[in-house]
Amino acid sequence: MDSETASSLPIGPEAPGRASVLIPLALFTAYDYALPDGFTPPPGAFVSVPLGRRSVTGVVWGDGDLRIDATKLKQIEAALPVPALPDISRRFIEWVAAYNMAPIGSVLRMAMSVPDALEPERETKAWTIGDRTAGKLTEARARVIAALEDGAPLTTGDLADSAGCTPGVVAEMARRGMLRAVALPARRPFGVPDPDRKGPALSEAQQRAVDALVALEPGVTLLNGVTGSGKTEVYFEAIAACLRQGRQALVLLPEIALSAQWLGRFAERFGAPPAQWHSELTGLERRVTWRAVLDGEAKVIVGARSALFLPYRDLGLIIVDEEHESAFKQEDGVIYQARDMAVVRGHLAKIPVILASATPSLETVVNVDQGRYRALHLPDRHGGAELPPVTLIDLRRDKPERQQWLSPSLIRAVHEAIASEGQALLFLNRRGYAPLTLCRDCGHRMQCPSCTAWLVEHRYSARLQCHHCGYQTQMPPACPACGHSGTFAACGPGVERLAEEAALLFPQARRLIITSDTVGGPKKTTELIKMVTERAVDLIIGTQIIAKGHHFPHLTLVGVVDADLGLSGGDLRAAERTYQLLHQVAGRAGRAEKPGRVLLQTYDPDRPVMQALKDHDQTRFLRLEEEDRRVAGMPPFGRLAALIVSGRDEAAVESQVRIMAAAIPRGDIAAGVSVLGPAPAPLAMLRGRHRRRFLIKCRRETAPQPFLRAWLRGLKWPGDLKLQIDIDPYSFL
DNA sequence: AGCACGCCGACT
DNA sequence: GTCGGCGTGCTC
Repeated sequence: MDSETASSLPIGPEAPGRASVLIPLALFTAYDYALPDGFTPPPGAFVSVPLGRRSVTGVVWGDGDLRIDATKLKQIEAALPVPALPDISRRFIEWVAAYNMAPIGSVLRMAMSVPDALEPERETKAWTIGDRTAGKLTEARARVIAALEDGAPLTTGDLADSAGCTPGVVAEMARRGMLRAVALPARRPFGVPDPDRKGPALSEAQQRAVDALVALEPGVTLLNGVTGSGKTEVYFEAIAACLRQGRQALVLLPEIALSAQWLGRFAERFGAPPAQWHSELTGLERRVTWRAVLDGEAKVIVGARSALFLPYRDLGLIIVDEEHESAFKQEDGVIYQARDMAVVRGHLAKIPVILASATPSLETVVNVDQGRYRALHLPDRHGGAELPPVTLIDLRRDKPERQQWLSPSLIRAVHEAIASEGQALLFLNRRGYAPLTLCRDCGHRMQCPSCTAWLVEHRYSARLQCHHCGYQTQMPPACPACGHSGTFAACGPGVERLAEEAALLFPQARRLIITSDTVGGPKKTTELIKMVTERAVDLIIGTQIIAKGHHFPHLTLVGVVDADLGLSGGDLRAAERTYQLLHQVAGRAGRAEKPGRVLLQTYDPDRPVMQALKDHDQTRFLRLEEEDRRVAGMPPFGRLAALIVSGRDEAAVESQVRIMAAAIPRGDIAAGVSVLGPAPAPLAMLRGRHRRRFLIKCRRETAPQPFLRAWLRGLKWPGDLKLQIDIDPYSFL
C-alpha cells in the first residue's frame, strides 16, 4: 500500500467568508457554506448545516472553492460542542476514499457512523440525601435515607428497590427536598484497563517477542505463531506498553460476535473489559463509545472492520488479529480491505501495526520477505502438545457407499475415537441438506429467481434457500417444471445430510450439529460450546463456524469430509484460503493432553495444498503459491481492480459495457494496465440484477486508480445502472 | 440519506 | 377530477 496512489480532496483557492463542509452522504466532494460573521471554525469542527430543506451534521474540511457561486451558498448554522475530528482521521478518510475510489462523504459516514453521536449526552437523574428535616421521617423514608448513606447516588428505580419501597415514596421525598438530584454520567459500557496487572507467565519465545514489540516502533510487524502459541498474550503486552504511554490501542478481529473467549482473556489480563465496536451495539452504546473514543477516554477498542474509522484522539497501536481472514474485506457499501487500511492508518499516525496470524496471507509473507514488514515467530505450542498428525484419505480408492460421504477409513476412525472416550468432529463447510435439488423426471434444477445460484434445501426448516440473497421458499410439493411429484433428488452433501449419515452409522453416539443456522445468537453458541467442553457430546458435525477460536480440549479426531471444497471456482486465493481454513480446523484436534489426529478426504491428494497440510509445511506451500502468482502477475506481484456494472435490465447493462469497452483509455495512462472483459460476473445475476464485470490488471508499480478515473470520467450512468469499483478484489463472486 | 418532483393507475 | 405508488435526481 503506498500513499502516492491517493490524491487528496481538491480544495479550491482560499476564499474568505466561506468554508467547505463534508457531509456524511454519498458525495464525492465537500460543499461550500458561508461563515457567519466572526466565526472561523477550525478544520475538523463538527457543524450543522442546512441541506435542501433539512439540517445535517457535517465536518469542516477546508477552505471554500471560489468556483462555487456565492449566491448559492447557505450559512453554517452552528458549531457542535464536540472536539474536532482529528487531523489524522481526516487524512485517513481522504486516503481511503481516493484509494478505493469511493465517495468521500460515504467514508466520512463510516467515521461518524452514529447519526445522533453528536447530540449532547443524555444524563441519568440520580438522588443523594438532601434536607432530612424537610419532611416527616417515616419508616419507608428512613430506609431510603439509609440506602443512600454509603455515598453512591442511585436512580429512582434502584433506590426504590434497595429501600424496599415504591418509586412514589422517592418522588414525594424529592418533591419535599429530602433528596437532592444529581446528574449521573451515562454508564460506560467499558472499564479502564490496567496495564500493570500481572499477566500470565510467558515462555522464553513469547518473552522475546514481547521485548521486540513493546518498543512500539512505527511500522508493520507480522506476529506469526501456530494456534495455541500464545500470540494473544504477546500482543496484550504491546497493548499494555501503549496504555502506559497514555495512548489508545485498537484491536481488529474478524468476527467480534464469536469472541467471548477473547473478551474473557482480555478482562483477565487488564482487569476491565475493552470498549467494543460492532454492528450489534445499541444506539446508546454506540453514542457513548464513539464519544469516548473521540474524547480519548476509551483506551482499548476491540471491534470489527468499521472500528478502524472511529475518531481516535490519540491512537498509539493497531493490532489486526487473524490478519489472513477474508472477513476483513468489506464487500458492500464502501469496498475496502480493513487489514490494508489499518496499515495505512498506522502509517499516517506513525504508529506500530501488528498483524497476527497462524497462517499469514501471502501478501503479508511477501511483504516480510521484501523487507517492508518485520516478522516475529512463536514456534512453541503453549501447552507443549504436538501438532496433530494429518492423514490424507484418497477418495478414489477409499470410496464411500453410494449416496454417502464418509469413507470406510474415516468411519473406522470415528468409531475408534468414540470408543476410546475421545470426541470426534466431522467438518463440512456447507450449510443445509443438499447444495442442489433436481427433478429426476425432467431434469429441472431448483434455482434462485433473482440470482445465478442453486437453491439449497434445508430439511430441518423444510425450505429452499438462496445463500446469496436470502430468498426462501417452501419446498414445493411437485416439480414446478413438469408437475410430477415425489421426483426431487438431492445432489451432494450438506451438514444436515452428513448428520443423517452419521445417525445411521453411529446411532449410539451423542451427536451435535453446529452451523450458523443452528447457532442463532452468542448465548446459544456458548451453550453449545459448553456441551462440547463438558463432554455431553461424542460427535460434532459442523460448518466453518466451529473452526473459529473455540477450544475443544477433549477432541481427538477431526475428519474433513470434503477437503477439495473451496478449491474449485478459479478464485485467486482458493488454495490459500483452503489451507488456512483446514489448518485451523485441524488445530482443533488434540489441544489438551490427549494426542489428536486429522483425516482429510480428497480426490486429489497430490495437490500442493493437501501435501502441505499433511506435512505441516506452510512455508513450502506459500513458496509454490508465490511462484504461481509471480508468473501470472497476480497479487501481490501485480494489482487487480474489478468493475461490476449491474442493472435490472439486461440489455441496458449489455449496452453500457459495450460503451465502456469502446472507451477504454489508451496511451501513457494505460501503460502497464490491461483490461479483461466485459464478461458475465461470477454471479451473473444477483438480487435480481444482471452483472457484467471488467477485471483490470496492473503491474505492481502501476496504480489502477488514475487509469480508472480517466476511463470513468465522462461516462453516463442512465437509469438504475450501477457501477461497483472493487480495488484489490478478494472473492471473485 | 432524505425529500422533492413527476408521471401513471384506482378511488371518494 | 385527485390521492398516492415509487422511479429519478439534487442537495453548497
